[in-house]
Amino acid sequence: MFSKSCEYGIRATIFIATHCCKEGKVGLKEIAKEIDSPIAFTAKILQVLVKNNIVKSSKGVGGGFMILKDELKSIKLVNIVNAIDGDSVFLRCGLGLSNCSEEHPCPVHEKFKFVKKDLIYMLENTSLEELSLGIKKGQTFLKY
Amino acid sequence: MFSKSCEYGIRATIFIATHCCKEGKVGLKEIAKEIDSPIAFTAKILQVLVKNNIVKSSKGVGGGFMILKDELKSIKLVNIVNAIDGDSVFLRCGLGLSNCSEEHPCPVHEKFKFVKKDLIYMLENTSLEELSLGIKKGQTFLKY
DNA sequence: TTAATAAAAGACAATAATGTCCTTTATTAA
DNA sequence: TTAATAAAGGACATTATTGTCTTTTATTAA
Repeated sequence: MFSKSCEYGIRATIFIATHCCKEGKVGLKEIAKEIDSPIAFTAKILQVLVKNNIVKSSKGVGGGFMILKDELKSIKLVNIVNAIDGDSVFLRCGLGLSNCSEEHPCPVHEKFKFVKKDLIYMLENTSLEELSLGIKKGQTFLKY
Repeated sequence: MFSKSCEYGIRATIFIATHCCKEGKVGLKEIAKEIDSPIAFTAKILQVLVKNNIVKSSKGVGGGFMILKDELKSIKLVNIVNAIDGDSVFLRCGLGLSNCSEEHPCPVHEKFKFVKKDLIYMLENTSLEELSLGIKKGQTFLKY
């Protein structure tokens, strides 16, 4: 469904969100440890998230990554996926046709439409806030 | 969503299905041309479909690929996807956790459950017969 | 039996995704 | 101002996916 980069990216973002505000910044090492991801690769992905203004970062002593508290509600899964994998997941034709459309549909166009709609709805309506809440409550997990 | 192999595989299977029975076998060259796919790569994918008993093949003069008419109804999209990409599309955790489950769910487990269910339902209930019918009627397309 | 045909099979090539390592830049505290 | 810290950036390595090419095997028709 998503690329590995995107999976790590989502997990990293959720972890950073759980540390939001009270504990301040989180370092790369801790993030990679807590989401069980390759540290250098995770760094690359975080750079993308920072460039897309989803995560804030600061260098130097006491630096690290954070997400503004008042953005937890407004940041949706779709924003993270879009930043890392682009919009091809939603827009791409299920059978890889380059010009698949209502006027020139592939054989599964109509069938996929509904699945895609569900996926997009879910991604657009799932906020970082609710995802991080599950982690904080110990109901959901970011590794293994 | 699916790998390129799987996209070509589905398109090839549908095309072969449209030639089912009356016109007999279809050759590799024609298949690749009609679904606009790299010919040698398509050959490899067809081998997988043949091994999985989705497509029948025969060598030599007048040989080619075909699908038995009485199997058009029973072959579902899920069979093709499974043969080429395996079942990871449906079973894999959305965030890549190796042991994601109801007891140990990732943060999007519950959210993905419904999307996946929709996808699986669609794949399990879409037959080659109905997909090839759209092509025969000129309502759907296999390339561009 | 031989020649032509077409898929099967295996080896190889190109590209993209994933992952690592090292250097640079910015920040903080001493 | 210097040393320590931590992210940013660039170059490189590994692996998986996609794609090509050549040889082999099976089938048919002459």
